[in-house]
Amino acid sequence: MSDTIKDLMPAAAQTAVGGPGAGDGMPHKQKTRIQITNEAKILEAALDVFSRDGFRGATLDRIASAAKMSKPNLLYYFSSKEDIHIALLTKLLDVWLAPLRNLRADGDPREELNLYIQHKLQMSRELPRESRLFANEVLRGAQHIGPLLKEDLHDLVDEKAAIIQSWIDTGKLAPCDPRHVIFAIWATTQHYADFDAQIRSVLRRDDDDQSHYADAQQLLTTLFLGQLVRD
Amino acid sequence: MSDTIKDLMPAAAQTAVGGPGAGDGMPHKQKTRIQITNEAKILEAALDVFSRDGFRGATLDRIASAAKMSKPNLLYYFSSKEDIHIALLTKLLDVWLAPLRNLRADGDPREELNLYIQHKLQMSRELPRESRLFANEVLRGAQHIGPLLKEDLHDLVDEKAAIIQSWIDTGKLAPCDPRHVIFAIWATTQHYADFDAQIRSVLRRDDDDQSHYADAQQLLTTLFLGQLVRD
DNA sequence: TAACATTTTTACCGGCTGGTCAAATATTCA
DNA sequence: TGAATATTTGACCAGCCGGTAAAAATGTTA
Repeated sequence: MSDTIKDLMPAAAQTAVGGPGAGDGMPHKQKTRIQITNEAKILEAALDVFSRDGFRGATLDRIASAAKMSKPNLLYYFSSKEDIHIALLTKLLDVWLAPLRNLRADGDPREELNLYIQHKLQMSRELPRESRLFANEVLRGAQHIGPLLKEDLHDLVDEKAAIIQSWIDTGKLAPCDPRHVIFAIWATTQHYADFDAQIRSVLRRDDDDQSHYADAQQLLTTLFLGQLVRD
Repeated sequence: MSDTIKDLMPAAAQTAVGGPGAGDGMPHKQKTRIQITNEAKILEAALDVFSRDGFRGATLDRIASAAKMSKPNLLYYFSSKEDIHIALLTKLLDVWLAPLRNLRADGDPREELNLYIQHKLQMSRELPRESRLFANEVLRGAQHIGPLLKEDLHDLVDEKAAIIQSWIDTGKLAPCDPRHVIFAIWATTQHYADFDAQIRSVLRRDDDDQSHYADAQQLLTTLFLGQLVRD
């Protein structure tokens, strides 16, 4: 499998924001070089702040400071705090769901599930801020990406649950609820990013020590492939 | 098993806060009836607000309003926002860990693990605010309960992991890392409270529909007892 | 270089933030 | 009862919040 999770990422989706002075219905012009780099700087800073403090806890001053710009300058590129949050979530949702999109109906169930779990765990390790960004948003009741979850995510899970169901129907997998299998994989893998502080407390691991990920990998493989898959 | 999760709860721990005018080192006096009821009202309101908005996103005005008191009145009982948060977390940590404390070394591994999973899932269903309170706190890096996690939680997990290890050593359980088994149970069960909005979006369930908990229960039993436990 | 568009900054706003203070009120108990 | 104590309130504060307006600075292009 790939050494870095970046290889998995789809081309970044266009943000929902127009150009500077956004919010209007203008047909957006070509983006300037400055615009591109500054919007990226802002979203990177916003990822830091939103993932740590949540939407309500985050402040524009903090984001601006992290992006090394003045607050009004920041608001020149995004018309509100909400805009930044939504742009960030929308952009990263594709990245976040890429591993599930990769699940192939024609693959070997054991290999496909194992690959999915590995990719999800790798993302927790390499993109913990993204994981916490979504965790914060969903904890709040998904006020900003509710519609996306109800449409895009719902459809994706439906599609992939059907694949798992077909494996069950052909006797390759033990009977179980495919959607809840997906939930369980999400829960266990993202747990290592979202509850990192707790895990480090229990295991007495330093902040930069990631050696427990190997044990996690092994346990999850045992758990999901041991019982579910029939050889 | 019990019909309500309340049966499981330990006697509420004394909060770390002294009396009104807290913060000083005074040997705290007997609590008034008014004190007891008002502190309870405040903690109940704070649970609502902190679990929805996180520590930084929550405001004293909101908590006061939810508790139907004036803000200065609230600050008569707790000397700061941080105090309320810490008192709440400290009080609820015992409740939250009760199911794990119940894990008996001398019980049947299958029954013990199944009971633990059932209790944790029941708590997600019946005490989702408490689950989200802790999720929010740990997401932030456990800034307020870090020490408790590093001591109390660490010791508890050590103790219970040893029980699971003994089951492995006597061949009753498949070899696996006991701590990560506990993590996996935490992750999968609490997921149903913390990521409720996502699950409802994917399953298209109404806010008051809890029918998916039965499917969750079944999947988790299959997952954890099917492979791990040896009959 | 001059005209134009883009970007950045300075100064500012009303409302909310956590928290204080002293006075007013309610409760307890000798 | 009345004195002592416990509780509640209203007025207030400095600083932060999201966001605006307009001018200044910078970049682009003919």
